[in-house]
Amino acid sequence: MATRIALVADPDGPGGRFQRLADDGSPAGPPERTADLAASVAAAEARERPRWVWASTDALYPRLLPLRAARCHDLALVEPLLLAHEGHYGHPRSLGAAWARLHGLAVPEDRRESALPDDQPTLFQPDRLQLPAGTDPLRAVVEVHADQQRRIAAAEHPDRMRLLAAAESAGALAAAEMAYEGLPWRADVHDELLTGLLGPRPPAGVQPQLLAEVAAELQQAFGGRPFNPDSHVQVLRAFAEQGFSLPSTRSWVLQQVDHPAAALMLRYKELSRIHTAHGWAWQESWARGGRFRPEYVVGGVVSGRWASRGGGALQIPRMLRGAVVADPGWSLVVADAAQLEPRVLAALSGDAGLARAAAQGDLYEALAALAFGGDRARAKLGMLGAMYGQTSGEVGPLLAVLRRRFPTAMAYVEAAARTGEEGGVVRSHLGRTCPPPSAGWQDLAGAGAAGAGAEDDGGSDGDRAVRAARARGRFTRNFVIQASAADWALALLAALRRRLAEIGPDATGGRPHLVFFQHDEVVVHVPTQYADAAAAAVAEAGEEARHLVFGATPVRMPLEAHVVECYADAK
DNA sequence: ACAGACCGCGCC
DNA sequence: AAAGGGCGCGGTCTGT
Repeated sequence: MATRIALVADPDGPGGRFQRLADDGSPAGPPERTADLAASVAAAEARERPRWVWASTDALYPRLLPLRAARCHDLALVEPLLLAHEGHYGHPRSLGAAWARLHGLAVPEDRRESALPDDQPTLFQPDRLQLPAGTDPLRAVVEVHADQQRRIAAAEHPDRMRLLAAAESAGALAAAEMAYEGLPWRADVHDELLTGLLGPRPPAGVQPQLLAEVAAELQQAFGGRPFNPDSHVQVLRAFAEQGFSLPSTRSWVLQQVDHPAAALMLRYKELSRIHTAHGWAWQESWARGGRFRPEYVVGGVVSGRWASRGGGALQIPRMLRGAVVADPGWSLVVADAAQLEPRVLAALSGDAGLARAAAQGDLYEALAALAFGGDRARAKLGMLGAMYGQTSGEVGPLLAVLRRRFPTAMAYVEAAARTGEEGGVVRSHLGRTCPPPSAGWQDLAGAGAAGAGAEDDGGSDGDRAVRAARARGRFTRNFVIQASAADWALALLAALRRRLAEIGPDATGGRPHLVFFQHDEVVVHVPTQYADAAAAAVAEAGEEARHLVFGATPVRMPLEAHVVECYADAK
């Protein structure tokens, strides 16, 4: 067990205070003061690699970077994990809120975002502990931490909750480090890609040439009247005038329309999307100085997946991945966990047949061989339907096959769905708990159970109650898988950043570091001489995460690492 | 003028 | 019989 050290930064100035803690969180020394927080942290890292206990990694760690902390306990991230596990939901995350709850005081409102000026990323805002005036922040950190340690020990599976808290906290370290490093982004390559698609860069606010041309052709195809292709209403009306009554302007709908305007519309949407979401304006805002610097929001999704704020970090179009190029003398290691979610289901449920398929490199191929006459496409469609709760169309019969051949796995997801339909909560393997149903959902469920029959165009209350129940069932069905996959991914990140820290440095001080993380995929930027070592570290970290999270399971969760110069070359 | 709902699409 | 999970973002549209 690592030493624990509680740490608070002075609100202004480079100093701070700290206190050594025993593993249960009780003080193991007196409160101490340092005039140079970073120097004290660096010294302690070199000496003993403690687990830093602090209010919020977001608030404190950026001021320490590029200094690396090996591990931490993030009180603001652990608190909601524990609260949700204990049956509470929707509480503020600040240290102040946790401290107030602990002392039976009124919980302060969470005003993390609202009061901030918008010219600076939230990440670099000073700490907002939101403690009552006069409260000693170090004492609050120590007390809230001790309380959290007690609650972790009281969890349904204390070891798993301890791992979850550590992994979530390690994720926060990795997120701050990735924001600091940035993803290598070649503006010149991005420009070339945009110019090829849209024409030369126009002045701000002017439609690119090729986009304007497609818009003009569209207008011609619809008879020449002024027409805004960005307006769904106008697009639907234009198609109606040509004799096509469309349910929506979705691309799969347009693909089936036999009219010259349909192809133009699809082309327009594609170009417009690139221009508005990842065009020159995006580059100006998010990818300056050769780096794309997104803000990750650790735990931003209830399932434990990360979200991002600004820049669309988790939606970089494949079309633009050519702009992600390693620095000269450096490489990228790109690795993703293939078919992670069905593998996670196999591990969670302990289904022997599915585990047999998941012991293979291509799970769907193996599944097809076991149950679908070798038809990989149908095996995949059925598996996805089982995990998402889809049953329409051709999926129904596939589910019947899965139920017959993999009864334990199917019973697992169906039990999760039933729990959700009945208003219950489910947990990930490590104990992350899904939110309870909303008040509106419960009202609807009550009305549905009462059999009241007020009709409107949404059907009777009973119909709506059934639809809402099914929707929640699909959510909890998917939650157990998605959230357990997120458990694994966090453990992977934690293991990987620890292993990467042991590689290098090269003659210029270069070391590998994580630069991108997207649910089940990581990108490492690494001096080329260490690329193979980093690729090996990725594979080993995947194995470590599998053992940590799922214990002894025959299910493989392979991470295939590609050493490339350019992200686009990884697949 | 602004806020929030809705749409449709990018990613997993 | 039918029933598709999770996000962020920028666009229009609607209500105030």
